[in-house]
Order: sequence, then structure tokens, then C-alpha cells
Amino acid sequence: MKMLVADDDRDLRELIGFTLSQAGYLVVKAGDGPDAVRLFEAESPDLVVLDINMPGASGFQVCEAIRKRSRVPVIMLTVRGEEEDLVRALDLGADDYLTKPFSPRTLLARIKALLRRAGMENSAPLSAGRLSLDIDEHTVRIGEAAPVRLTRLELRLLQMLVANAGHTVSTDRLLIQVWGRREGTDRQLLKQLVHRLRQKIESDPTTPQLLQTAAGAGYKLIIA
Amino acid sequence: MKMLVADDDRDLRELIGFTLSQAGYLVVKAGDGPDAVRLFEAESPDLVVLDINMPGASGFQVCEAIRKRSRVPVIMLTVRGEEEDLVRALDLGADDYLTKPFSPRTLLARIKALLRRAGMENSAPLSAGRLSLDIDEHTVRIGEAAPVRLTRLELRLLQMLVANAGHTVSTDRLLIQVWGRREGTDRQLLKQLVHRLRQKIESDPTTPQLLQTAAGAGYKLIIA
DNA sequence: GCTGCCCGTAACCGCTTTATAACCGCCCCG
DNA sequence: CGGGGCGGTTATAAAGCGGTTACGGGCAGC
Repeated sequence: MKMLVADDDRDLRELIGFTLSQAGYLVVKAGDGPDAVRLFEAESPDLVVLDINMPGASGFQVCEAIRKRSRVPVIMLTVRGEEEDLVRALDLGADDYLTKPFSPRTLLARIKALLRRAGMENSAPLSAGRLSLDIDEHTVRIGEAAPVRLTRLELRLLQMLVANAGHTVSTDRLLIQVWGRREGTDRQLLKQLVHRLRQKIESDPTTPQLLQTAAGAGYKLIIA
Repeated sequence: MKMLVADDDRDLRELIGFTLSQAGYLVVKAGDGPDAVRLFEAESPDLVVLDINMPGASGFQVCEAIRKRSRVPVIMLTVRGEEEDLVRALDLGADDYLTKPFSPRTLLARIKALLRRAGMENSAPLSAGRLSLDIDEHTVRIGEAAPVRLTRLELRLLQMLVANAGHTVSTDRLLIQVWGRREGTDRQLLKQLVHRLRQKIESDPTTPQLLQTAAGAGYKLIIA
């Protein structure tokens, strides 16, 4: 999730940026109005935090420009407690409005509420070690490599392993999770599925580094 | 548009009620927590204004109860300026949080912003990347090209995709959104609809640039 | 009643995914 | 030493999925 922070106050900009980074978001920073608009178009962020008082173009103008082409969530900031500003900001299409000073916790809480309302809180990628799983996209990423597409079953298997990263998951539990309780040839299916998954995520599938076998017990995901 | 106002302070309740009535909304009033829950279930309001300090059941409890069964927009009020309360309220699923005293204008502005975000106000032109959707006109525009007319189903499909632009939307969600849950041949319907939509919006329908398939997962709109 | 559009239904194709089966090597254990 | 169980690998068959074409019924407007 990428967010644009636009504020001419360098300290505050860095503070907000740091807060958002800590919360697991990618951050793009702008120091003035035109910069904000340019970065918005270049980066297509998923949310914008916008100061009203900025050189070049006021936050109002930036907000207006953004709303002409996008419904992205916008939170506006101001030092003044003027009601006029609040009404104007929200009328221009902003979603929320905070008066400085505010605490990082407050900002984060409001951002989360807004993302939830905008229906973007999902697709929070599960991750374990260098591995991050995107359930919606059916992809997994190892380190900075390009995402790898997973099939339905591969996704369910890996989801189970990631959820229990570092611990062995018994074959029985895996079978139940992935296929939903069956008998007979199931052991074979799991064998096959693990093999195919290894081909996709291991750099050398013959000597697994991530998806290791716990002989007689099950499989486990190694968190590096 | 019907709104529920829950506050044990009679004067404030009436003031808020009056403000909302003036703005053209229907208002239902509750004086305590249990009353609020009961009225919520009976009246199915489109938005809830909820005081935190109430006899019977606190605003938190009421909010929790509401969120168990509905995603209706909720704005919470408090006399205290405690950050704890704000974080807790928003974590419980509230959408906004106001500290008393506040002016009617502020409340109205925030309500409007929230309704807009919740998509309960019409004629908000959606757009994503070079693509902009006009719900009222049933048209879509790609870049500067002439608007293309869409059918009812095509519009709903594209609306869903635009709302989640850049992210994969599962076939299930699309089916529910466009047709409203059915069985049997549904997969075929979506296949068809996507095909027809591509004919209209893709410059080369055989190699989609905008409406791409996420195999085994769903479809996604690419934001250029 | 004719025409054109919308949309549901079906059939076909090529490709991917999943199921089934067979074979291999290994280790444990009598 | 020789099964037998287990896990890995390879091969092949079956099922499913997505794209495409075609057809027909319903309905509005002329």
C-alpha cells in the first residue's frame, strides 16, 4: 500500500513518513503543491495525506486536482482550527481533516478507518521471512524477486505453511486444509503439490531452503 | 436517507436531530444504548451518530453490536478528548470521531464526506488511470477518446473493477456485485460479459491492456 | 410486425491445473 | 540381506478454466 505525504514542514513530513513506514506502508513525500500533484500522477498512491498550507499550490488546489481524476482517500492537515477550512476541505472531496498538532496514533487510527471504509484494507499480504503472500492476487514474492503466480491449491498449501511459519505442520492438517478431509490417495496428492510448489519457490528445488520436510511428521516453512 | 442519533443529552440530541432534518435527512433518536441497538435493528438507518457516554450500554458496545451485522457509516461523539477513546472507537469499526463541542456545520461536513466515501451519494464520477466512468450517463471514456456507451451489466462490472483498480477482484465478488449470487452457469455469464466489455474498451481485445485476467483468481483493471 | 440491442445459453478449442499411477532411492528393522 | 514404508520424481490421463463463436429469446422503439 503506497501513500503520498505532502507537507512543506520538513520535520512533520519526515515524522509522518516514519510513522507510516513503521506501519508497513510505502511512502512517497512531496514538499510543495506542484510536487504533490506531479508525484500523485507518477506514483498512483493508495492514499494521500495533504497539508493545506503549502507553497506553490495550496492543499485545496492539490485536492481539487486529485479529485478530478481519482477517488483515492485524502486526509487533509492544517495548523489552523478554522471551521471554514474544514468545510471547504471536505466539500472539495477530502475524506478527513486533522488539526495540528496531532499524534501519530491518531493519524494511523484515522487512516485505518478510512482504508476500511474505502474497502482497501484487504489484500494485506501475509509474510514470513523473505516470503510474502498476496491472497487476492494469488502470488508469492521471495525477497525482491518478481512475484510468482500460484494455483489455487498451491496458494492454500502455502497459506497454511506461512500461517505456521517456523513450525512443522502435520500432513493430516495440510490435507484437511487444502482438500478438506479425504482418504486413500491423498498422501500422493500432497507429495505432488509440494513438489510443484518447490519448483516455483525454491532457487534449487532439489535442496529445499524454504519448504523443508519433517520426515514422518509433515512440512515446515523456514523463516530465514 | 435515514439517520439514527443516539445521545443521552437531550439538548444535544435535539440539536443534532434538528440539524440533520434541516439538511433533508430523516432522523430517528435514541436516548440510551439499548434503545440505540433496538432502533438500529428496527429502522435500518443509513448512518449512525453515536455518543460514547450513554447509560445502559456504552457507545463502544453499541458500535460493536452494529458492526456485527452492518457496515453502515458510524460517527462517534465524546466529551473527552482522550486519544484512547478515539483509537478504540475507530478500531471497533467506527468511521469518524468528533470531540464535543462541535458545530453543526462541522458535523454536517463530516457526514457528507462519509456518505460520499461510503458510495451512498450518486453521480460521483469514478476514474482509474486513463479511464473514467460516468454512472449516470452509462458511459466510459478512455483517455481523450469519445465516450463509449455501456449496458447495465457492463457498467456494474466496470464499476466494481474501477473501485478496486489495480487489485484483483475475485470472480465470486464480481458475480455477487453484478448479478447477486446465483448458481450454475454463472461462470459463463461473467466470461461473456468480460468478453463483451473488452470489445468495447480495449484497443486490441485479443491482448487486453486494461481489463486483465488473473488466472484462477479473477480480473483486475490496470492503472497505467 | 419488424429491427436492433441486450443478455442468457451452449458448444468448441487450447491451455493449465489436478488426479492417478508407476518407479526410484533411502532408511529402518527384523 | 531383504522387505516395506516413506518421500521425491517423472509420466500420463482427466478435469477445469478462460477465450471465442454462434444462436435465440425478450424487449423497446419505430
